[in-house]
Amino acid sequence: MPVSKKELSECPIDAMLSVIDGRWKGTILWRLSEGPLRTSELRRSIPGITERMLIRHLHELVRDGILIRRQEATVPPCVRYSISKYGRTLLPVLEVICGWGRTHLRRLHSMCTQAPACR
Amino acid sequence: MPVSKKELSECPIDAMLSVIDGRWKGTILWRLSEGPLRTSELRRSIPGITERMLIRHLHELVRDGILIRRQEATVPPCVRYSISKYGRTLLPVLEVICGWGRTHLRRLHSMCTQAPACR
DNA sequence: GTTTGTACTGACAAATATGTCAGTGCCGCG
DNA sequence: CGCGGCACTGACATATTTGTCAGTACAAAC
Repeated sequence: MPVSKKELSECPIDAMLSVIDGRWKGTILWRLSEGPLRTSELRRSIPGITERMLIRHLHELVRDGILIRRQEATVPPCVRYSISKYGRTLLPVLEVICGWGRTHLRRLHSMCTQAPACR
Repeated sequence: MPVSKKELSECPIDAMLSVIDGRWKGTILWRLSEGPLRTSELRRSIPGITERMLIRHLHELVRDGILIRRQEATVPPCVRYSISKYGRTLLPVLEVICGWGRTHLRRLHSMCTQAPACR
């Protein structure tokens, strides 16, 4: 019986990953950790992302309580995303993940230089 | 141009997630963190997993240097997986992830009890 | 002698994630 | 007027992940 990881799992690790997981979510949070940004500012600051996926991910993060979406009632619309108070509790975790990721990348690279057959 | 997250990204967060990510990897590491297990022992200890996916994930984790695969030259075969020294550096990170995941689950549950409309 | 268990593989199907493309209403710019 | 920017949506195509099913060799249990 295929059960998507996205459906509420009781495993805390899966619960956390379901929030973080998504092709661009890490990058989005990284950008927003330095301050609020408009949708279009985010899009321009993340090369390769499509508007579709950006908005999808943003809305998921809002739904999960990580981001706050503030819309000014102007025309044309101006929407600004920022990290919520709750979302900020996520940042130290990202730091830890990032730290391990960095050593992992170093390890990968050093294996590449050691073994010429790599690739 | 669609680039899989699995292809080496230079982002450390993605690098770490590419190791952890997989429907069952969290659970597998959790089980193995308590000691080495045979393939079939793992399968039986993780309800719902298929042999196919278990072996796929195990081999990926071995490839990434997280697990060690030891095979005794007997018939029938006896293969035992254990967490490598390098893999052990991952465990504290998992703890942190797990910790946040736990509070996240609590948050979700409390929102359920507060809002009767939930579900 | 048929079944069971072991660790695994390959062909294939289903589910999910991501991407492409067009279109929305309104404004300011030239 | 025609165009681009804004924040988004819906239909659809592709990519990736996960699952199903059958099959491998050999030994021990029944």
